[in-house]
Amino acid sequence: MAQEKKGEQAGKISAENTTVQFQREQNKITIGDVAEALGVSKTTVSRAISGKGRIGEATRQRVLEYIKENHYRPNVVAKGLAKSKTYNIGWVMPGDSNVTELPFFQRCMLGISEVAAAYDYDILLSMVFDHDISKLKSVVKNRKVDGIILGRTLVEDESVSFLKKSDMPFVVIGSSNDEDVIQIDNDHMEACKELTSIIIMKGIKKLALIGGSMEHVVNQTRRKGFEMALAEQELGSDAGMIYMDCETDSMVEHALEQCLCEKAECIICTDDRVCTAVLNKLNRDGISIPEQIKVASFYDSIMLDNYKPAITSLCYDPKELGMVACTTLFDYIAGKRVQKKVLLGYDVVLRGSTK
Amino acid sequence: MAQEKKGEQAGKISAENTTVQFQREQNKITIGDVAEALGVSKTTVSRAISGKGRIGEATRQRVLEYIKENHYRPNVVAKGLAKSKTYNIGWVMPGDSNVTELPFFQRCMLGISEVAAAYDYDILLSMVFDHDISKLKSVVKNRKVDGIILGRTLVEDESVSFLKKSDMPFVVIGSSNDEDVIQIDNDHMEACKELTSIIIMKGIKKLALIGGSMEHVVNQTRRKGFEMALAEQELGSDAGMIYMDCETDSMVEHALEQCLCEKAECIICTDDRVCTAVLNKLNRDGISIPEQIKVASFYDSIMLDNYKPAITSLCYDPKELGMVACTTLFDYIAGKRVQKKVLLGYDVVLRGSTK
DNA sequence: TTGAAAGCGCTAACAA
DNA sequence: TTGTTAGCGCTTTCAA
Repeated sequence: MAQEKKGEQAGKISAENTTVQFQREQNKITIGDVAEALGVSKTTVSRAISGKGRIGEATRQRVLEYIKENHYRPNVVAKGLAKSKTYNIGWVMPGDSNVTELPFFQRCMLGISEVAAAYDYDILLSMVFDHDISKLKSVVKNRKVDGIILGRTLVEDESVSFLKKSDMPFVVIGSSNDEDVIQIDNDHMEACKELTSIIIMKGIKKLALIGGSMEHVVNQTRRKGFEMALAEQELGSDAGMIYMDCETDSMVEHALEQCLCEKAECIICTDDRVCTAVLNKLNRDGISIPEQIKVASFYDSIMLDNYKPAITSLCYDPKELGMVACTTLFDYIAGKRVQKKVLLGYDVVLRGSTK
Repeated sequence: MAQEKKGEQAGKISAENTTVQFQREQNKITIGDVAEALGVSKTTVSRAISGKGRIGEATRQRVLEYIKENHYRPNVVAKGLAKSKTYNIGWVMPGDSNVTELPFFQRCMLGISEVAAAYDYDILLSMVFDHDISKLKSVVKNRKVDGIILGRTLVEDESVSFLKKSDMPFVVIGSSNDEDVIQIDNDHMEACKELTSIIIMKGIKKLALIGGSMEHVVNQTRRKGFEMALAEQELGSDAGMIYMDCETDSMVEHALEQCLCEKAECIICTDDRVCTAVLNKLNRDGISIPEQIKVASFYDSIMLDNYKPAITSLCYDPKELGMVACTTLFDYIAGKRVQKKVLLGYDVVLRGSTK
C-alpha cells in the first residue's frame, strides 16, 4: 500500500486502517514545459491558447494538439495574477438561522452558478450576519473576487455602505433605497398592489396586512403596494389595518387577534413565516378558511405547499433573479452601461384560501 | 460627477440617471511600495508580516506600524501563487430542485463557513447535478481550491470517483460505501435502529418503512437500521414491510395503500418529503393520527414543524456536520492523520404522532 | 509570425 | 538581523 499508482488518490493508510494521511503529489505541467517540449516560446503557447496575437496556424495546431494529448491546463490563479483578475465573484448571503431555512437563496445560487459557469467564473461564498459583515470585508480587502452579488438588503445596510466605499463592483438582489446601487428585484410593489386589488374586487371590504420587519426593504415595498391598492380602490381609511414588525410568532398572533376584533375579512401576510403563524392560530381557534376568514400571502413557499386549503399567494422566480443579477454584474465589470434598477415579473396565484 | 472623490464608488452616472458604468480605480499598494517607503527589502516586510524568519523587533514594529497606517493588505492571490495554495476550499452541493428546498445544505455551509474563516480560508461553491459534475471538475482542474467538501454522496458517485483519481484532498458529508473515503456523518444506522426499537417497545407489532431512493447511501443505512431493530426485537419476518425508492408522491401513496391493506400500525418515513406525502394522504382519507395509525420520520424539518399532531422524528445538527467536515479537511491537508469515518450524534424526539 | 524579457505581488533559499 | 535573487505560472510589450 506504500507504493501507489500515479493517478490514484495519494493517501497513506494506517495499520488499523481507520485513519489516513495526505501526501502531496506533484504532477503539474506548466506552460514552460509545453513550450520546451515543442521548442517554441512560452509566448507562442500562450497565444495559441488565448487565440490573441498573431500566430501561424500550423504552430497553433501543433500547440493545441500537444496540450490536448498531455492534458495541460493553464493555471487560472497565475493567469489571474498576471491579468489582475480572480475569476471569482462573491456571493453574499445572510447566515441568520431563520433565513437559512428559506430555499430562496439556494435558488438564487442556482441561477448565479449557471451564469458564472458560462463566463468561466467561480462563486466565492460569504455568509454575513446582520451586524457582522467581517467575511464580506475580508473577501473584498483580500481581493479574492472581481465583483459581488449581495443576496439581501436591509434598509440601513452595512454591507452596501461598505461596498460603496470600496472600489469593488457589486449588485444587490432585492431593493435598496439607495439610488446609486445596482439592484435586481421582482416588482413587489406592483405584485402586492395587484393581489390586494383582486381581493378587494372580490368584494372584501375590510382587510388586514400582517408583516415582518420593516428593516427589510422588501417589507416596506409590500406595505406600499398594499396601501396603493387600498387608495386606488377607494376604500375608506379604516378598511385596511396594518401590523408590521411582527418578528415572532406571538407578535403575529397578537396582531391577528386585533384583526379578528376589528372584523377583518381577509388577512394578508407579507411572507410565509408570518402566514404559517396566522394559519396555526386560526386552526387552533377553530376558525375556518375561507368560510369565516380569507387568507393570502405575498410570498409562497413549500411551507405552505401542503396546506389545505391552498393559500393564495404571489410567486416569484429566485433563479431568474440570480441569473439576471449575475449577468448584470458581468456586464458592469466589463465596463458596459447597465440599468440601475431591474424589476422582474411575478405571478398572482389565486387558490382556495380566498375563494 | 465626472470627478469622484477617491474612496467613493467608481461609477459614471448617465444623463437619465438610470444606468451606470464602472470605471476601474487603481489604488493598490504592494509589498514593494512598503519596502521602498521604509528603505528595507521586500523580504523584511514579508517577514514582519508572517512572523517567520528572524527579524529585529525594532524593524518589525516599524513595518507593522507603517502597514497599519497605510492600510496595506498583502495580495492573497499572489501569496497563494508563491506558496502553491489558493486559500479556498471547495464546497460541492447538489443543485437538483427538490434538494435545494432543504435547509440542510445551508446549515452545513454555516458550519463550514465558520471553521474556514478561522483558518483564513474562503469557500468556493460548486453546484453539481446527479449526472453533470462538470463544475466540480473545472474547479479541481483549474486548481482553484486546496481541498473539497462533498455535501452529499450517492451509492455510485461520480464526484467521488473523479476526486479519488485526482490528487485533490476531499472529505464527504454523509456516508460512502467506499472505505477509502474520509466521511463525516451522523450515526443514522444507530439512530434509525433506536427509534424503531422504541416504537416496537411501545407495543407496535406491525410496522412499515416507506423510503426514498436507494441511490442515496443514507437511505440504505436507514433501511439497515430499521431492519436491525426488527431483528433485535425478534419480531416475525412479516412484522416489517419495506417500500423503498418511492421517489414521487404517487409512489409514496401507492406504498401507503399497501401498508394500510397489510394493517401496518405505524408508518416510518425515511425523510420528510416522504412523510409529507404520507400525512397528506392519511389526512385526505380521514385516517387520524395517532389514533388509527402512528407515524414517525427518520428526518425532521420545518416542513413538519407545524403539523398537528407533531411528528416523532430523529434530529441532527447539520451545522456541526459542516464544522467537523471542515476541520477534518484542514487537518488532512496539513498532513495530519485523520479518522476515516466520523459519526456524529442524534436526538430521538418522541412527539404526538406516536402517542 | 515568433521570441526575449519584464512584470503581476508575493515567498524562500542562500548570502552577507 | 537583513538583503539579493530566483522563482510561483502566466501575460504582454517590444523587438526581431
